[in-house]
Parts: sequence; C-alpha cells; structure tokens
Amino acid sequence: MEDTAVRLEKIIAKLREQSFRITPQRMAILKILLNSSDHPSVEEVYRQVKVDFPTTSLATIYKTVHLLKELGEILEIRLAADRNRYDGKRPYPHPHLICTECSNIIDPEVGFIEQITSEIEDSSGYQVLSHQLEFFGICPNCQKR
Amino acid sequence: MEDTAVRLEKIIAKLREQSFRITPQRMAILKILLNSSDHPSVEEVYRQVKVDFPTTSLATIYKTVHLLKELGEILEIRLAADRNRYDGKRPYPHPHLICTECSNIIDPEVGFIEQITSEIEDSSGYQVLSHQLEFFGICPNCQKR
DNA sequence: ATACATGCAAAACATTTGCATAAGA
DNA sequence: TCTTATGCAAATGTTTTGCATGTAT
Repeated sequence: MEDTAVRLEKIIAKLREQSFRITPQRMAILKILLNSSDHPSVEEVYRQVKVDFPTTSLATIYKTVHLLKELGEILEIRLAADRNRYDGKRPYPHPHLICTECSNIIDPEVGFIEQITSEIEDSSGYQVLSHQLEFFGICPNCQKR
Repeated sequence: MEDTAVRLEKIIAKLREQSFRITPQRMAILKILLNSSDHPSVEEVYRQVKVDFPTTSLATIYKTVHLLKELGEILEIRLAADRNRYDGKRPYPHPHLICTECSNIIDPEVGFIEQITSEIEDSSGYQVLSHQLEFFGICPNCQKR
C-alpha cells in the first residue's frame, strides 16, 4: 500500500492539472478520506471537517465527494439499508463485509472475483466493467452480546 | 423451479396463517412480482397494478413490497445509482448483471459464492448471513450502438 | 362487528441544484 | 482580475408515516 502523504500529493497535483482549485475544505476532506479505513459516510466526513472548519457546509462535502468519485480517487459503497459510505483507501471495486448490527465494515480478502468476472463475460456476452460485492453478517463483537 | 401458481397459493396460505388479509391489491401485486423476471421497480409494479385497479396508491405498493420482503418472498436489489428493483422469482441472494446503459438486469450463473462465503467466515470471524453481488457492464445490445 | 388495509397527503431522508458571495490562481 | 468554490436555502426524488375511511374476516 502506498503512503498516504504521497498519495495526497499526487491527488493534489491531479487537481491542479485539471485546474481544480486547492481549497482548505478540499484539503480537509481529502485528508479525512485518505486516512479513514472505516468507510465513513458523508455525514461523518462533515462532522470531522467541522472540527477544523466550522463554517463548512454539507453541500461542499457532497460536491467534493462527487468530484473525487469522478476522478476515481474514492469508491462509493451503497449499502442495502443505510446511507452511502466512502472508501478513500482502496478506490477500486473490492468486497466488503458489513455487520448488520453495528454497521461496521471491513475489507475481507477474497479470491475468485477475476474468475467469476470472465466466467460471466463468456456466458452472457456482457462487457463487465465493475462489480460490487457485499457480504452481510454479524461481527465477532456483536456475536458475543 | 417451482410453478408460479403453486407458489402463489403457498404465499397466500402463509399470509392467512399470519392473519394478513388477502386483498385484491395484494393479489395483483403478488401476481406481478411472481411473474416478472425483469426485476421491476416499485414504480413499474404500480404502473401494472393500476391497469386493473386504477385507484391503487403508491403507498400500498410500498407497504405490500415491504411485507413480502419481511416474509422473505421477494428480494430487494439496491442499485448503485438508481431506484430499487425487486425480484419475486428468486427471493434469495444471487448475483445480478446490470447494464449501465439501458439498466437491463439479468441473472448470470455463478459458482464460487459458497466457497467465498466460508473463506470469509474463517478469516474474519463474522457470521455471514447474506450477500449482494452486482456486476456492472454493457449488454450485447448496447455494445452494438 | 372489528381489526386490519387502503388511499391520500404530509413528512422524512439523503442528495442535488441555483445563486449570490467569497476566495484561489 | 477572473473564474471557480463555497455556503445557504430551496428543490428533488424516493420511501415512509399518520390518519380517516373502506373492507376482509
């Protein structure tokens, strides 16, 4: 895995290249997303940004998240019964394991996805571009209760 | 696969058992869901129900769909950027292949899911109860354009 | 007869959008 | 300076809810 600080620099360079402006709000949102492995929601990012920039608006979070999604720098995770969550660490499709009790999300190691994808392409004629694989269950912590 | 008429009877019996009432609206909604393999949206079910029962309300569709979901008789599919769709044919988790151009959904044959599930349970300690696997791509028809 | 379902309208909720103002470049 | 981003409020779209009325049992 790439160092977060290095990745931050690269993204900033990419933003500059495409003449997007580097604002304090964008920097704050970016840093939070790059450093969170708990797949935060927009609301959660908002909460964290407001600590340092209390006047920031929710709309700005939404707009920035949208921009970063377009640039391929974050991945959007749509849950079955919850608000959207975002992953700035691994902005490419990968499986998630979601606790239905406490909403905790982890990234399990999973093989087979490539095989499944080409299997599907062969049998359906579809050109598969991405996928979304979510497992729902009870995490070890919640099983104890 | 089970005959639709037989399954309809079974579901009606189940509803009666749990003292839910058999109304014309519920019958209509049930029949539509059991006979659709194109994963209709609530709006689409609404459109079809209104042909025979023009005074039916959207709220009733939502309430009935919710009930059938609770009873485990239909599966809810949440798309990445669209409205919810429902599958009354196969009301258990299974993969979907979704065209990002025309929103067509088909059910590809896929192996490995059981292996993946137990692999994940072993490595994470989670008790996996269900999953959601969606592949996104371009269907053969849309590739031609 | 009596509880439950329906249909309407309003509410709820996350997300998006328009626009005047602020601020990077 | 000039264009883009921000922040506010209003709009949007889907889904849910409350309640009076209708209806299955």
